[in-house]
Amino acid sequence: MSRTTIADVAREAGVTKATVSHALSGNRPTSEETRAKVLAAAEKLNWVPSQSARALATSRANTVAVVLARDPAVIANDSFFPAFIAGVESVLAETETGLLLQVVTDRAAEERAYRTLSHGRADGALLLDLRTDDWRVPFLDELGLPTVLVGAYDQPTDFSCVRTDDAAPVRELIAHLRAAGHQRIAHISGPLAYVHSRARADAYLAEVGTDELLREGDFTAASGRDLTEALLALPDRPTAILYSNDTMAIAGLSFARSQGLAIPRDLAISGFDDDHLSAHLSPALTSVSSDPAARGRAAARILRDVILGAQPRTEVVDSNVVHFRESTA
Amino acid sequence: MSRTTIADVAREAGVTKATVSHALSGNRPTSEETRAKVLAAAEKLNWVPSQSARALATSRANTVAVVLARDPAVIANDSFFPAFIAGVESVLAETETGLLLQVVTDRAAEERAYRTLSHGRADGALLLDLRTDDWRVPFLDELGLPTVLVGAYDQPTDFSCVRTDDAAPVRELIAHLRAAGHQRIAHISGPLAYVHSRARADAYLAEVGTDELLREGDFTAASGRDLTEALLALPDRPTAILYSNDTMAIAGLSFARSQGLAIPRDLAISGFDDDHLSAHLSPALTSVSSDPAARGRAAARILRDVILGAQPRTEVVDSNVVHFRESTA
DNA sequence: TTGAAAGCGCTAACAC
DNA sequence: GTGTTAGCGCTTTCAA
Repeated sequence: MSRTTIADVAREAGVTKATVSHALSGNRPTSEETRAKVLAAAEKLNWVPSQSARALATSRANTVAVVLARDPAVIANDSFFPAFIAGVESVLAETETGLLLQVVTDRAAEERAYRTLSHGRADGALLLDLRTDDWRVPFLDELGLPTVLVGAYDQPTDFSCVRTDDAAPVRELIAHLRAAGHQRIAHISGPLAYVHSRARADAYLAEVGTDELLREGDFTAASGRDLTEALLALPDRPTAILYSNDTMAIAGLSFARSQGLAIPRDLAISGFDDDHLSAHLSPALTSVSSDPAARGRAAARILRDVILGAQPRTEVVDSNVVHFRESTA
Repeated sequence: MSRTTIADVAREAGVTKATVSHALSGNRPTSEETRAKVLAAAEKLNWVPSQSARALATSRANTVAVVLARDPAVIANDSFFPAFIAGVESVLAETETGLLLQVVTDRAAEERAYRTLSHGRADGALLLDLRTDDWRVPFLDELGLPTVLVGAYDQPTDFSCVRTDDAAPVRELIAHLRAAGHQRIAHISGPLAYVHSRARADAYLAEVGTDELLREGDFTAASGRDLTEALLALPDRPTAILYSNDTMAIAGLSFARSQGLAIPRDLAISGFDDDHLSAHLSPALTSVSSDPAARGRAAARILRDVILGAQPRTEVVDSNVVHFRESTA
């Protein structure tokens, strides 16, 4: 830890701390001359203002947080998250705002984490993995921590949202499969407690009219495999399966092949989220790319504005694009 | 932001701020009775100590940082990073330490980021993607910021390291391929400026004895494809290719197939890093899993200890395991 | 246009 | 075992 403080810079420049502070922030008019002196002194001493001191004085941490209530192991297999974070960072970098990542494993820890955040550790938060009737939304509302919800939320809320239309690509996929002659189309969803899983499953149900071929997975390869096995064992088995992510789709595809089915001739398969490897598989996997980076950028921009005092707002990032590839050809 | 401060708690409990502070930290003996009063008051008021005030007073931020000097887009396609972060978090969570993620795009920003970190924003840093003769190592040394290098470093250093043996799996792969009769084994590396790419390429060279079939890629699918194309166009083309990551391997595999080659009959292929989808491809991709989460845990533990005053130390996480799958069968 | 001084909320000597 | 009192390094009134 370097010991250089604003006082050293002030001394070096022959002014007071206040002048240094203002010269750098531009918060009050400063003569060009002293400004130059201050900059030179700061440069010479390699001074960088202490974030903690600044945070205490301004009650702004220059940090936003993402709290993940997932098992750390699950994060590792998720193609959405890293791209999303990359998008967030690209906006935060503009203002030297840090991104605090906190992984919690139980509700008590999560509540405490949010409380700590709102007490000077962060200026705002991004909420992912929204669940139906999510307790975190009213909780954060009470804490008064600026927040942006990423993904649709099923209750009325005053918070900002970054939403996408998950129903449209599902409809598009089903229409495509029907045009190709498929009658029995199944869906393996993610956990239906998640709003986005629910939205996809609902779109499927609205289109297909029955939950006979709907199965609830948990986004893991294991569940993709097992549920595919169950569906294929049905007397009147589906000829196409829509999965709610690529991991489950690949696992399902592998299993189907191991049973001697040809893809897509005997079974058409589609994923969701468009993992970066999916286009390179053989057969290439049909999937829905959702441009997580764009959603990250939008969320970060909204949060930045809200922290600065703007009104909450909702943006629809309509970046969902169905990539039709060999697995449904 | 709630306005409750330690003073409110002290008043509520009928003691002074110091007592509250000590009762909670246990930094000095406190009678069971006052301790209970303090806890009750804190609980009642939902008080959480302000991180920024605490950070300023103790010059400890309770935060460690990872600075990524990569293009945000590259982060999105990396299977190592999220798993590594998950491992780091699992250790940090034990002590309510935050993880600050900072993505920078040029050297000036990176220097400034590290300077800011060492001035109260973080207590330590994790260094990834080490390059040959990396300028960051002496720089951080000068800043005096506790640091753990993740991956081998080619210069002598006083910093802690978490290393793995990347050479062994390369040797193992080559031995396996030779036993299967392969004579012309190629290697498509990552950028050789990275120490880990270099280590893999060196192991390859030591084993094969010539760089005739060594090509330097950049870990992207595009480079995997292009370099594979170039290798296959050779008069005496390789019959096996070792790639330095799975993304390049999959892209190469797809390209080879599109040229009518059967995998592994006409061309054996191996990746590196074992992406979670690789086992599910068809043919399943031979790869080297390196247990990034274990490396993250080790790095976080060492960093925590060093911050607390322990001597720097180096740990070898020998988690590299070659998974022989169909693509080299 | 600049200086002086108060204070952000906490911790840590130092007294008692 | 507990209270008193300085700061930590910055920002920001308030004067000059």
